[in-house]
Amino acid sequence: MTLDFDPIDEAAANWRGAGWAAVDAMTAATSITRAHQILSGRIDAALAPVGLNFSRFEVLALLSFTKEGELPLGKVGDRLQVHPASVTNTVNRLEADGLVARKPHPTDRRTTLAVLTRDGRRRVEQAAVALAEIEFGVAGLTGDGRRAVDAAILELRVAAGDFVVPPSQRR
Amino acid sequence: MTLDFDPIDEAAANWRGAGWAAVDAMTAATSITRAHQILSGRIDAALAPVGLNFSRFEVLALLSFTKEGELPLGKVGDRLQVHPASVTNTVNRLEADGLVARKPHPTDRRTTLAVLTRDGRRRVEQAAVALAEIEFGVAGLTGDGRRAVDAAILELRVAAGDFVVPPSQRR
DNA sequence: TCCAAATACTTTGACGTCCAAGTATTTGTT
DNA sequence: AACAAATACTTGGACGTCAAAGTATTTGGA
Repeated sequence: MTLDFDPIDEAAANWRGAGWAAVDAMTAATSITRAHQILSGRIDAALAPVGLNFSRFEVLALLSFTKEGELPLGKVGDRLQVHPASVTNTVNRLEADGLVARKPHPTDRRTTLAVLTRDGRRRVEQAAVALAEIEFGVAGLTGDGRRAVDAAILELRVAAGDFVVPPSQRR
Repeated sequence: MTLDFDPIDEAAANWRGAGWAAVDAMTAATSITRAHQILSGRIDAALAPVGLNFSRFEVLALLSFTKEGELPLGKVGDRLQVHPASVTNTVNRLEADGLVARKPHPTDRRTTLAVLTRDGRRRVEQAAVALAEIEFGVAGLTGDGRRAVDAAILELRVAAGDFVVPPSQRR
């Protein structure tokens, strides 16, 4: 069912024809949306044999980078920019799979820590290899394309207030 | 809770530190994922007052571009690259809202047509205005950035087999 | 002509995400 | 010290997506 025309191009032409505004913004948004579909499909397919999906992998990876392999759930959400409820859900699943354990915070009893288990650490290594093999789904994007995407999206993320750039350091 | 560092940069540094491969691919994939989060958040917020979400809007827009304002559900799925079950679900909702009607195909009884109603046509116009106002969520992306993103993602889409480029026409 | 295979859509179920509301605990003020 | 407000997480509900299986119909050979 592969199309013999570019659906985004087609859409742009239609929008122009209908006299609708912001056509170039529309194509950019649609491109990004479609790119995301492609990537997440490829990534989840690569992770499935390892028994993970991308969200769960991200949590494990984040934990694996910390000194103790543990982090409060709230921090996890902040770093990965996901809703607290999603963190709860993801960690539930990881816990059920024995890849992470919940542990009370030593001083703040409101807080729960997610701790990487031995299995979790092993699993995240496997997953990292699997993802590297498929180049995170961006096969088809050249080095230049990747840099262009990174740079352009950096503007978008800064404009969205993802983080504040300390005046000292700019790429 | 705005961070004072770029979480993607941070992640890249961590990956390098862990000796994991394909770091640049990872950052590209993460950038695109995050861009999609930002866009879809903004777009859905802009559409909510109009009573739509992006999927439903896309279906209405697609129908509005056809001569008769109607299309088989299967075609809708092909164009928008979504799963048949999602089309069914989306059209159910649009039908419940009176923006679309189902109609049997005149000659092929397997096929169902989605037909834009008067209300549907009015609604999609409102939505197009609302989306143009927020520039489809890509405010923060300059013209250059948009073109760069489009071009880079075009490679990705072609590589993913979204469509075949007839040798005659390349942008 | 007949029938297996393909096509078109729907249904069901597993997941995932977010929002809003609820519980527990800590913080900051008065 | 007391208590309202903030913080941290969980729960429940609304939606969305996809995969797999089911039903109906059409197509393409034998």
